Amino acid sequence: MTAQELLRLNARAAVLKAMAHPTRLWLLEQLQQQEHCVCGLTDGVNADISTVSKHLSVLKQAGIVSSRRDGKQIFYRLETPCLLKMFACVEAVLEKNAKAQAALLKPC
Amino acid sequence: MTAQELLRLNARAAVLKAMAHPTRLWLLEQLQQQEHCVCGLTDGVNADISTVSKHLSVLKQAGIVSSRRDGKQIFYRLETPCLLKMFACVEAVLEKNAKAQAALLKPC
DNA sequence: TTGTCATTTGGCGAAATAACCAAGTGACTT
DNA sequence: AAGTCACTTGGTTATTTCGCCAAATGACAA
Repeated sequence: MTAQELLRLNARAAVLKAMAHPTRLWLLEQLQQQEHCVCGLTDGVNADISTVSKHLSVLKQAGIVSSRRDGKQIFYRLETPCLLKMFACVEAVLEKNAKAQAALLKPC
Repeated sequence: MTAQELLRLNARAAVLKAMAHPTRLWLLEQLQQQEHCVCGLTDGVNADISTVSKHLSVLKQAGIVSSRRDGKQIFYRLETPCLLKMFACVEAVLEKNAKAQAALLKPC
């Protein structure tokens, strides 16, 4: 792996890493249809608002979402909606895993 | 977020998490065309063979790759090649980020 | 300007991740 | 059966991540 490759793969890994958390995936799903303020998002998550804010800033840092202020509130929106479409294949992995599980259980 | 949703999102996050490391992305790219033994993969990575073995086991645990023994060697192969196609959109994020960077630098 | 609401930031402890080395396992060779 | 090769596993240490609480910030309201 060359230094240049490492740079490229690091950048990719950073995007995946930013998404690789259940709360952040949930936030992204909420943002899929429309923008939301932090308070609106916090209601659905079982976590402190500061925790949600930090998750959002992770997503923002990665360039996946952006934010705008409107009065006291800050609205977040999805910058690259196609990211959520890639789950078709993630689901394929999960289905395969589920089948493998089932196969292991069958003989018992 | 319901308990059931959490379960689903945890499963998705686990797949992303398994991929979210530069070395593991590199390994996946190597496996894209054909299977490889651990030794073959280790040559290209600047890391101990035990480190590479552990990375491969992370990918295997997630159901992304599988392995088979052939004599002394163990060959790994990609189980779900479509995973690598989803980078089209990851790249879209990265390009956007690069443009944003450029825009920030311009006024200086 | 004082207060309040919405959000971010800093700091802390607990838990997870990552890398190396060393020791263990499994299969072929002699 | 003893040795060697290919790989995995266990142990240690350093770093990162995660969640909460408390304190700081920014914008509007009184």
